[in-house]
Amino acid sequence: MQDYIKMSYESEKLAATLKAAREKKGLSQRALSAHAGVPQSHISKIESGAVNLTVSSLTAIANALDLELALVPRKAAPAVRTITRSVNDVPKATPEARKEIARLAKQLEHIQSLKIDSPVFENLQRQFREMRQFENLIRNTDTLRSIREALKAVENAGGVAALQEASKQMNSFRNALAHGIADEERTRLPRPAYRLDGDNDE
Amino acid sequence: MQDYIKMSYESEKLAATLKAAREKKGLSQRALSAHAGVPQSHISKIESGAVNLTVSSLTAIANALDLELALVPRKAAPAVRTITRSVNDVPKATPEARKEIARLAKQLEHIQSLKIDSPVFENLQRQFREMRQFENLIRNTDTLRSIREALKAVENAGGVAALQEASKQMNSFRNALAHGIADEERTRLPRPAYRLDGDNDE
DNA sequence: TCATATGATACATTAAAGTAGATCAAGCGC
DNA sequence: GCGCTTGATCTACTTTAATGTATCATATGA
Repeated sequence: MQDYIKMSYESEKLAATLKAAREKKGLSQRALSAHAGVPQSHISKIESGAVNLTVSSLTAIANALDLELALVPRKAAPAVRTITRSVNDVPKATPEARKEIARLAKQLEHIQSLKIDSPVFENLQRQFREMRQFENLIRNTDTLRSIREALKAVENAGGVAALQEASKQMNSFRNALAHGIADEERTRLPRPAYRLDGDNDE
Repeated sequence: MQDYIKMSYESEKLAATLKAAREKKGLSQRALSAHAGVPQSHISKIESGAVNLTVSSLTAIANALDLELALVPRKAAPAVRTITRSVNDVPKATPEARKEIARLAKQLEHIQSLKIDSPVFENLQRQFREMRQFENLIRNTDTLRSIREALKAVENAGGVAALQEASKQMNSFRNALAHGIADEERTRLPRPAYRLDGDNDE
């Protein structure tokens, strides 16, 4: 039942990179399959490191993920990693957070379709947008879930009262994140983090 | 009789990159084969773009050539190309210079096989290595030829005296090259680029 | 509860990558 | 001329990547 997963460190990293890139783009294996022209079943095998893929498969998938295959001199590899990181490390929210945010967005969309047109709702939407700037800092989705719960009442009985409750929670959540970022990042980033000029490392 | 060379632009570039890297390191396909654990016949096919190689082959060969396989985000690709170029574009020595250097290397190898074990010889080898750092600056191979001539005497009569003569020439040749580079690069490099002093007598 | 989308697996088939080994012509050193 | 190395090419064989199609369990949504 086990596959004979034989993977070098390299190919293991490769598989992880591809999977991460796909998830970052929010594509399912089937969606990627359609875009890259490679069967979903094969993508699954590739991501699990079960196959030693060919360059043609690799480039097909990589291109569909806006990645480029490169052979970089070892001496340049650290610099390349730094650059890649600097492009990639727009830190990403956790899957749970993203999922919960997606739900919330959907919920808000739904409410908008109800044409409530309250300034309270507009305020809530703005708070939501602002909160999303810090979505990568979310460690706990309880508050988001709570907000969504509160919003459910909008349709039933609550009305504007429910909106106000949600807005209040959203506001404090956003502020908590915003302060969090200031505190957490201040210690880590005394200076601009990346310097791409003058890369003399050795 | 023609192979059906089907190559995408990507794989074509890949093949060219591998071949260029191999030649740059002065390896024959067989030598690379030994290093990478891939048959010479297969390397030939790969370099001609006749196969759609697997990641395992690619990494085996790439690693033997001090290259690293990387998936870089499209957005970062131009920067990566620039860095790679800056590392790669150490200008190339002339064919004559490379040929003469190859001869010299062979000669030194031969002498080593004679188990002379003289500190003079060790010194000569180091000077040779250092000289090679500037091989791209060689415009004239007379001195190299002269050194090789001097070394021929080691086997016959000369012995250590011949080694010393060769070492002396090698030293001054290396320094000439190093100073040459200093002059040329001084405008580009704010600080002293190379310091080779502190060798033997001068 | 029912429907849907997900990723993982299964299976049979085909195409081709990879290996091992030998040979070949061209080029160069001796 | 002779020997050696080069890269290219061939043969025969084994392994496996890749495809196409289908199924499955599991979440999540309606």
